[in-house]
Amino acid sequence: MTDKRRHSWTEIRDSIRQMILDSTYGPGDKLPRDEEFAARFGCARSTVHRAMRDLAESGVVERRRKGGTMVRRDPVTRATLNIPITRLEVEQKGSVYQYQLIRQSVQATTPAIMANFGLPEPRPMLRVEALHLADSRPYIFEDRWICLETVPEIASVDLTRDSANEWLVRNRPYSRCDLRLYARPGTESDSEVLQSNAGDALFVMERTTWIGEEPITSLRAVAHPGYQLVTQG
Amino acid sequence: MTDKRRHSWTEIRDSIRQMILDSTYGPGDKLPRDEEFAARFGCARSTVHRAMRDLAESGVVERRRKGGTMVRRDPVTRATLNIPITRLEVEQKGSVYQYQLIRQSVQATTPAIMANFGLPEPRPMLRVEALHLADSRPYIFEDRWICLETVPEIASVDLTRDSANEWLVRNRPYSRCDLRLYARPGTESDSEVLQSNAGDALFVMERTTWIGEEPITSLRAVAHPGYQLVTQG
DNA sequence: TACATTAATATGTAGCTACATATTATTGTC
DNA sequence: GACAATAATATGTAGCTACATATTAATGTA
Repeated sequence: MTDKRRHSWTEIRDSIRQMILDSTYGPGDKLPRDEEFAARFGCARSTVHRAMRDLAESGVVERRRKGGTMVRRDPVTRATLNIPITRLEVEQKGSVYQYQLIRQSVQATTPAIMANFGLPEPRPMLRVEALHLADSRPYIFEDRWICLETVPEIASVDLTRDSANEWLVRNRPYSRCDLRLYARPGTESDSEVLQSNAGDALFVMERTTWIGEEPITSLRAVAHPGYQLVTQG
Repeated sequence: MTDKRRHSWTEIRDSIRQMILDSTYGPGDKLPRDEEFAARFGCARSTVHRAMRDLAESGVVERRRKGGTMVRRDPVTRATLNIPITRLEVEQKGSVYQYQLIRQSVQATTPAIMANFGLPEPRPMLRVEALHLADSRPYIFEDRWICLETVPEIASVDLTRDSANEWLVRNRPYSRCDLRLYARPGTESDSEVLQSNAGDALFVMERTTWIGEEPITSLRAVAHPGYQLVTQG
């Protein structure tokens, strides 16, 4: 079985995946250990390790030290969402991007925002309501809360010119990001801002980010009717 | 600067990320090459390489052979969606899962489905409409097309008992998956199946998968009003 | 038998070398 | 100067060794 030519880890990965596919190893089965596979394929253990790590990342197998590698019983569809800065999203569609600050004020967090962050106590935050436009038409309306303790510099940013979206993404990396996607019927106030009709179904993205344990920002972005979030992979 | 103790690649990654964060290297800047960093940190190039690969995967930097490593100008928010089998999703919420086959027939692909797959010609596919229930209430309605040429075995599966969702995920790994998420107002026929009201906003997930170049399945899953798709990372 | 201690084991990581590959920079030729 | 051939260079990958770490299995003792 051993083969003299060099094997790439993608080849090894595909071979193992194929064996899982054709039921050589079924859901819940324990796979041979890396060394065993390495001997069989005639490659180094590190190459098998790499292949296995990829399979584990994509949700095909599960690995545990000493426990070995198992074919997952409940395969998962894993897709990576790429959420760019809204300006770039608009520009990549070939549209002209505009931005409007609607409201801005310092407020204590509401219970809903505290829940998003998992905060036990209210905190003073900067609340920013703003509209992103594509070709002069409303694109996404965002209602954002920014933690003034974690991001004090935001107070000195001119948010009539630069969007908080862009400033934060460029200046404040995060270590954790929670996402929540859902559909919501358009309300009266939506109609005003998004020029939508009362019956429209609106796509909503809620995003909350932290740096370590410290809250950065929590926002609800409501997209214009017809908006679609697309991934390929 | 070199340090005798062993450095983990996560440490190196975090150090480099921190330098990007505190503007030692700004957006668009070229980072030192891996060897240079290795010398500075007193670790092996492979360790820096691992750290860099992780930063590249998470969208912080961009790497090109010979071109070196650059801090991305347009940082992206990357989130991994975990889409489990619907049965498991329901059961993990502590609800009782049920499944109902509504309709099943062999049809030629409509232009919309052909577009999803990127097919130039119509193909015969198995169209399956089915309902997933949680605690006897409609949860997700799926309208699915399955390519009979790629997955002929599906013809002999009893879809009144097993959902196509589960059978396919368990038996047909895919190599490519396109996703499309959007909101849509509930229609008349939605109301019947999902017990929704006419004005409801419905969350829709469209998923198309291939194995190599061959189409496997394309489906539109319409969730009950109030459904939310959540990720943590 | 019950429970703590120890050994065994499979994966995870760090470090090294060597070579592959893609891309840029340089050089040579007309 | 234009363009092709060649060299230089930074990242990507494969293979090796050694050790770390987590977890299970085996063992010993009360």
